[in-house]
Amino acid sequence: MANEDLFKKIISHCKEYGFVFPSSEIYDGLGAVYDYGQNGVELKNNIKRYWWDSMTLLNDNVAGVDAAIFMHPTIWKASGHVDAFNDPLVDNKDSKKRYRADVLIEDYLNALDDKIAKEIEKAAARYGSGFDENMFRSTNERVIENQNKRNAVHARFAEALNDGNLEELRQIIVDTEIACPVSGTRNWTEVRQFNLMFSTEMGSTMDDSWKVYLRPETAQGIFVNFLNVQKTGRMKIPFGIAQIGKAFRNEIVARQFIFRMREFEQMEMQYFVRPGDEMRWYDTWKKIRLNWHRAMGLGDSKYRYHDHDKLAHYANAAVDIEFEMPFGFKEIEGIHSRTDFDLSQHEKYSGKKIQYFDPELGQHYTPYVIETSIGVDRVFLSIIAGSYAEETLENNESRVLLRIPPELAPVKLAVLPLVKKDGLSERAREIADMFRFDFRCIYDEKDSIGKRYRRQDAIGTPFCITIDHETLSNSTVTIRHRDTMTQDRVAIDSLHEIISAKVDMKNLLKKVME
RNA sequence: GCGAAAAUAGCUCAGUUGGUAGAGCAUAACCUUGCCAAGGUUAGGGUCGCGGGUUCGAGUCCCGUUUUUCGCUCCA
Repeated sequence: MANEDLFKKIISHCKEYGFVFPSSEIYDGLGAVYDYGQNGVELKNNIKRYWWDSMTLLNDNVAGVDAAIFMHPTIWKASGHVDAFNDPLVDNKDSKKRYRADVLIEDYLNALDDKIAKEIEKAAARYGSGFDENMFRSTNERVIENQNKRNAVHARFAEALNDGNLEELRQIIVDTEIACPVSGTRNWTEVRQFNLMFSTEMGSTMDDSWKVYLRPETAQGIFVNFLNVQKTGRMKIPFGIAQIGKAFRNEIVARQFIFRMREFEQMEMQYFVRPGDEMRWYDTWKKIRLNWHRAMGLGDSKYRYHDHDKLAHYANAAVDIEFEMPFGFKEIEGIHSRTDFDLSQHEKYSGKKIQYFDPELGQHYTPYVIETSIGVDRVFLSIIAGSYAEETLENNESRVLLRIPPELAPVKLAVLPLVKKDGLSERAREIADMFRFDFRCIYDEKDSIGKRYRRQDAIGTPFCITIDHETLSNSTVTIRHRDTMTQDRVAIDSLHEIISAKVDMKNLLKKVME
């Protein structure tokens, strides 16, 4: 099966079986925004539970928070998002360096000014005390030429900035033959306005309101609460703070289904360590996080590390965990050594001291941070893609199934009466009721038994139990296993134990610790 | 952002030189069968993505637009 076909099938499957719907579909949809359906939300909640427990149960020293989406606007200045996301940027294709287009042009103008100034200086030295600068400016050919050039470019530049005309900015760069300081070439991309943060107004009247952003990442909610959690939780370094929540980015190109959405959900854990210890913890978390993914059993070879060559401004080491999606290996989690960048920035911008007193060392310091940052939606997609299978059976018929890890499956159990008559329906409903408080359980009596099995396969239900005539006489049922399609006859009394053993989140958590 | 392709029922798709919309599967009801999607009868469901234009008449031709997929580009 071609990968492109596979991806399309997965998207269709997600819609047909209530996992993911396009947002606002009856109004033609909203670009790169999706809703989770009745089965999708269960899977997503289970993923979040798995992550949350792996952080807060497996580690005594990791505490959770749930920070608000709205945050003080200065936070995004401190984090670097306002500067990085709001300027007209242009890349040099050869050096791969990114520049602010306006700064490049300003530098060019300044260079011309310097040239003119030097010319004047030289002349002044030559002429001595009788030198008339204005006279010189209006008569010297080279100075006139440079000045005209400068004024012309300046006028165009001012107008382009005023109009927000990005094409004109690029044209100025091309016309003035500005070269990249690193590569020395003039191989520029288009100029783009990076305005990746969504904003809205806080305050009910125009006069009072100010611009606030929807957070573009959840991490800052952890950093600004560092002291709160550390003090009230009496946390000692090293310790971590975990958070799950929505974040928003106004992506220029948002594509590939739920892989890159404008509204998405992150699971982040910031681990605070002694300066100098960061690489040790970086390596530790790198291993733990890969284990977490592999524990789901989708296949170890589908995961790999990808080291960053180019580091972001806050990091001194960074690695992605990539998953083999139908469209290639793609990042689903990032592990970053963020140094003390974030806490230092907040100390600087807030004016509050953000330090930790280490009783063992007897000194204050700004902790270093190891971050693990994972996209819920990307894990969701990795599980769907990794568990989707089309099988040809012995009788040459085919079935589509999701081999979702039982611990994460949206529905754990289907209870199916073999036929509707002879009291089997009633008995089946009684049995389904037995599990009301324990598992998500579906009762289905519609259509042939085979068809009902296939329906459950399609949403990844690990177990189907079938009530037949024998059940009425000896209180046994058959339990059918999704992946193998094999069946065992077991006592009704033993069902709870059998199913619990397979769907218990502990199974996954234990593997993470191995 | 550029280029290409696509959009008709919940899903997959047909729809002839332009003449008032079809199939299979799915869904619902009843009957029948009863362990791996395939029996019978019936029903619901579409102003053909949206908006213009050409035409006596547009699912079909033209323009615009939205959404999706792919390739570049991008993803501090």
